[in-house]
Amino acid sequence: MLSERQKAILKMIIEDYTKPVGSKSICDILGCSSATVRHEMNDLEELGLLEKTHISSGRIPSSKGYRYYVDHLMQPHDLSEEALEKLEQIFKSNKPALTDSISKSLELISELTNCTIISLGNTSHENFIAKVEAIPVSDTSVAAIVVTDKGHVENRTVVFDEKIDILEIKRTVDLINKYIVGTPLEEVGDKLEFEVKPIIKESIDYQKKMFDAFYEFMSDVSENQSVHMAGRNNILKSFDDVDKIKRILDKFEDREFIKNIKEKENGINIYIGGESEFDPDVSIVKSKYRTNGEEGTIAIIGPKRMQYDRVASLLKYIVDNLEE
Amino acid sequence: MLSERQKAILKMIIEDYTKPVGSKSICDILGCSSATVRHEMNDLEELGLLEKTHISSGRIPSSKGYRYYVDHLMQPHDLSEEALEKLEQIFKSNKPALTDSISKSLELISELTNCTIISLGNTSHENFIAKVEAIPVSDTSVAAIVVTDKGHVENRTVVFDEKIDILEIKRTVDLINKYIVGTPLEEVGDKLEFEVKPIIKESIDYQKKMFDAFYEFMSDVSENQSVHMAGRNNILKSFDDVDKIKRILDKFEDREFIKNIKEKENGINIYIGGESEFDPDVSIVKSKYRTNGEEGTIAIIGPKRMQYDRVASLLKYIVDNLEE
DNA sequence: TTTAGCATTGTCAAGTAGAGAGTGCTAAAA
DNA sequence: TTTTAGCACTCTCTACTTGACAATGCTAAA
Repeated sequence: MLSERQKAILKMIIEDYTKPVGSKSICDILGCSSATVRHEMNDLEELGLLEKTHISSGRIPSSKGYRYYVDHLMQPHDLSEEALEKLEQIFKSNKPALTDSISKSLELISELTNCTIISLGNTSHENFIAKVEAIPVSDTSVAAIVVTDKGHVENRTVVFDEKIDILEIKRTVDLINKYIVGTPLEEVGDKLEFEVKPIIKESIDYQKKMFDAFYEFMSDVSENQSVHMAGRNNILKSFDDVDKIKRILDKFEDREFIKNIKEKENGINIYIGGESEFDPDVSIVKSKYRTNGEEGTIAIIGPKRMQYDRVASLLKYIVDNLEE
Repeated sequence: MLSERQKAILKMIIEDYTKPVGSKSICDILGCSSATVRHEMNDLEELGLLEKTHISSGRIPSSKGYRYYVDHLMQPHDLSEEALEKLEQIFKSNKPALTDSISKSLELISELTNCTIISLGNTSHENFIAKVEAIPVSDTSVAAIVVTDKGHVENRTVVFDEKIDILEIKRTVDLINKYIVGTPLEEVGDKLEFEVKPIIKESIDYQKKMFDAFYEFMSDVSENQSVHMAGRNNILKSFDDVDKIKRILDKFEDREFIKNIKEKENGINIYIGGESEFDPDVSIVKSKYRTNGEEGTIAIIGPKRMQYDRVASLLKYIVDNLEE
């Protein structure tokens, strides 16, 4: 258990830290001598909460120190006037489309925090098929379109080996529509597999091929994850090692990696340094959100030395407003 | 007019240049003494084709030197076996969708050249409206969808102030469809303005509002420019000044700037350093392409010291294949 | 026109010195 | 027992120096 003074010292070091913090800079504020602070710092270091870069440097917080701070010391941080105003502008304007709110908020958070923001949205949640359509594009291809009742539209050009028959296409699409309009996106795969396929089976080979193409497309749609990113280049403000920057930027392009950002738990979750398997000097503050029509994760990615209190409060505000 | 030897020296310096090139490294190949080469280099420097980083350093090519090289010395560069193979894989496979070919080629060029590739595509070229559709999403909004005969699909959620009437929506959409199916994308604006609007004018106020919303959406679609980018992070391989990198990466995010990449002239065009108003150390090799269904520009962006011959040949190959 | 020789000029890497910041330890004071 | 003052010590950072090296320009001879 840390003493109140130890807590105060840890808090000050973390909130002040741009370069290593020495005992002198703290003792004035605490009203005791630098030697006393040095003692306390020594204790904190033995507990693994602080670190030194070399034997005679000031202290910097360790990952464990940040962890302690985030778990016990951090207090909600009031949003600045300016931030609040801009946020309200986004959310209070007359009912914007959801994706608009999201991308605008991301842009804003990235400016306010100098971090990179990634949002992963999954449309399948509470979306029902409103319509499927196919429009011939050439002799051998059609544009396939799926619309959900929440207004999400997905399309793909489906290419066939042989020449297509417009009437057959129409028949297949009508059939699919008949069975799956109103189906939740998550269940489309099953429904096509177990209810529509048996019917198709008895019809001609050609129609079956078409069905397969649509089936593949629809399955992709129901698994579809939209990715937004804002402030990608803010990483350059936080680090000055080009190699490190490159490594991190490359991860932003890596689909597999991005997918794994998806958050399981509820509420604000904070991953410090190595905890996020991202980079030892990078932290992630993320949260799940859930609206009718979409469910997803927003992740704020920045240097380990970030203003956790501010970032967390900001994210909470966004998620709360998104959810209503 | 440059002597053959001067040309040879300039060519060697440009094609060898990773760090400043000294006279000694060249004289062996040319079969004359280093002093002779120094004389020639001095002349080339007086012509403004070479530069020195300081008084006793080797020479590096100036922008003017690169210009001369590109205009007079450069020869088409055969593509490597490996590159050709991969390119053929992209283009010879059974009729992929155009956007697929483009994004795959971009990815490949960025790998082969270590440059950043941006493509600006404009769908409006030779695309005709195949269908317009509107699907109610909530009490006050509809998802509007436009499909062209070449398979491009665009959609937007249109939000109204008042509660919508599904039947009225349907009537408006039917009307729009009746008049503009088959219209080239470029002419949609005019057609709506001069042929459809007069009819609407006599109908109820409500329908007019709806028309306006669609009108705006359709105009946006016809001006729509798709942007693809690949190898964005390759910039980090070419420079090591974080500030410079940041400046360039920020430009990649700047919509206005990206739009201006659009190429007017035909064929391969090369902009060296400052010529591209991008950055004094950045060059751009770009070309227009034109297919049925889309017309656009592909730009290869890299350091001034790039392999112009290789990059230009590669781009030519891509554009030629895209156009057939 | 070309070459050899040489002084000159600048970069780069390694090493040195001094200032500064911060620590740990010890012994004295509260 | 806790806090403080004092001091030696350690390490970084910056500026400066030094020597090796690379390339140059110039001059005079081939």
